Amino acid sequence: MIDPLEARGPAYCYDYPRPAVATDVVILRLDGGALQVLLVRRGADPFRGRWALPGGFLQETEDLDACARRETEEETGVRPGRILQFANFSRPDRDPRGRVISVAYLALLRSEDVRPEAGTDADAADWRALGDAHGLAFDHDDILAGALARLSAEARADPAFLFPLMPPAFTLARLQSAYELAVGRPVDKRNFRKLLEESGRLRPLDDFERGAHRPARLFAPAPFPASPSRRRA
Amino acid sequence: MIDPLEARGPAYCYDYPRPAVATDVVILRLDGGALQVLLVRRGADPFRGRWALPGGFLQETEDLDACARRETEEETGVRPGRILQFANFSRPDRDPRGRVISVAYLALLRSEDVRPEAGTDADAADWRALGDAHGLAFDHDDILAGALARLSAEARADPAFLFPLMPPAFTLARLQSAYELAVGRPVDKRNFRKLLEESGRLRPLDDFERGAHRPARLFAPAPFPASPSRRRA
DNA sequence: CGCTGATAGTGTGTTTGCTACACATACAAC
DNA sequence: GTTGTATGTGTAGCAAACACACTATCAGCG
Repeated sequence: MIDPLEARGPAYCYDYPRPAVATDVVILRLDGGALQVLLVRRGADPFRGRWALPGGFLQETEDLDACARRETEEETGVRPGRILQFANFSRPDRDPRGRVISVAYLALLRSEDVRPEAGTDADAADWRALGDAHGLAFDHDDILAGALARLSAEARADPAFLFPLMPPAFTLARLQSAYELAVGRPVDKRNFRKLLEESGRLRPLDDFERGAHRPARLFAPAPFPASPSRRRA
Repeated sequence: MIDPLEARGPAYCYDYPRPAVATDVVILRLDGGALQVLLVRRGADPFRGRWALPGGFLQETEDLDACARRETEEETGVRPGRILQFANFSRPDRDPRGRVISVAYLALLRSEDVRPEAGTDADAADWRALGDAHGLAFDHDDILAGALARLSAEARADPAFLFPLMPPAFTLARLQSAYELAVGRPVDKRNFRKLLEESGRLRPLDDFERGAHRPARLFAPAPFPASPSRRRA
């Protein structure tokens, strides 16, 4: 991670002070029925040894989306499908080193794709259950809270938002479980099933997942969302 | 408006290049049954003579919201009630002078409050009907389009979002007209009335607006939104 | 003073979507 | 074959959204 605040190199001079601009990414995955967030442990002051969201500074040739994508890929080895810019954090004192504007992103990944310990140039990186992700560096507690609120809103508006958390083929039970985690309340199995089937965003496969129970049909995301699920014409 | 890209003064130096950070504000008002946006004509290159959204660079001691508020007040003389940050614009080439990240805001004002020609340090400033606001400088056409999309979404979710456009006392017909402009489609008078009455966000006054027709009751925003209008518990 | 034009204001029936709810099925393990 | 476990399925009740038509009240004018 390039750090414009501390590194040494050629000087870039301007007539007025400029803030540094960074993206911080809330990278979520689903692991064993719980949502996890990727955190990195800071190897330098301030907040040395504290956990923080992965993030980095905007480079000259990329826009904010590209910056967030790059950070996500550097930390996980996975190129995220869709990322969502959800808020800016700009309190003048939010970074003790100086003025840093943070653009916050949300990214969802499939656990299966993540290569563990991929490219972490921080002190350490680890997946942490959401319940244990408190006391983060800077204002990252706020950023995480904002991300979860946004995740919940997006999932409520369209459960297909959670597809990136799913493996290529998944059962409705798995998707429902993710939905309940995101939204924070249980939902009725039949209603959920009906909702998804009618949305046309699921393609039923001829394959089944088998266990000590009746086999569960596998589904994949529909190639083209059939009906744009008219929500108020 | 302070312009870090062109002004002369003391130099601020950093080890890595930093973008300038600005806010651009889409300031809307309601005039004679149409929505208008405040535009300023640029007095300097690039885009000299072209119309653009008002905006300005983030200062050291303010956060982004404060910056957008300050810009709005400087341009209109009115302190906006609520402003809404709705997107970032960060294409590396969006400003020919250099790297500028723009944080876009939406602000709604009452026409009655706006002092015409207040504090315009641009070449000229004017209110323009939305239909005539094309061909703006930079990527401001995109910013404006994003603002209108957001306005529509917010108004659909809660018509009270439009209260800042209204005078202190207004008729339901006026509010409905604003709603239809924001959402872009006509709505049924009775349904709209019922929706607003049940929302508890309107306080009926004992005053009436009179014209060549039956007097229309005036309403004011309710001091405390009665029922938080439960939208999905 | 009465007529006209114009907008305000009101209630109901229909439809649609959302919620809640219980049991038979199919397989694996023993 | 018996048991355990998660899958898969339909319907009825309720609330919100929608469509629809008439009467009321005032200003202006003849």
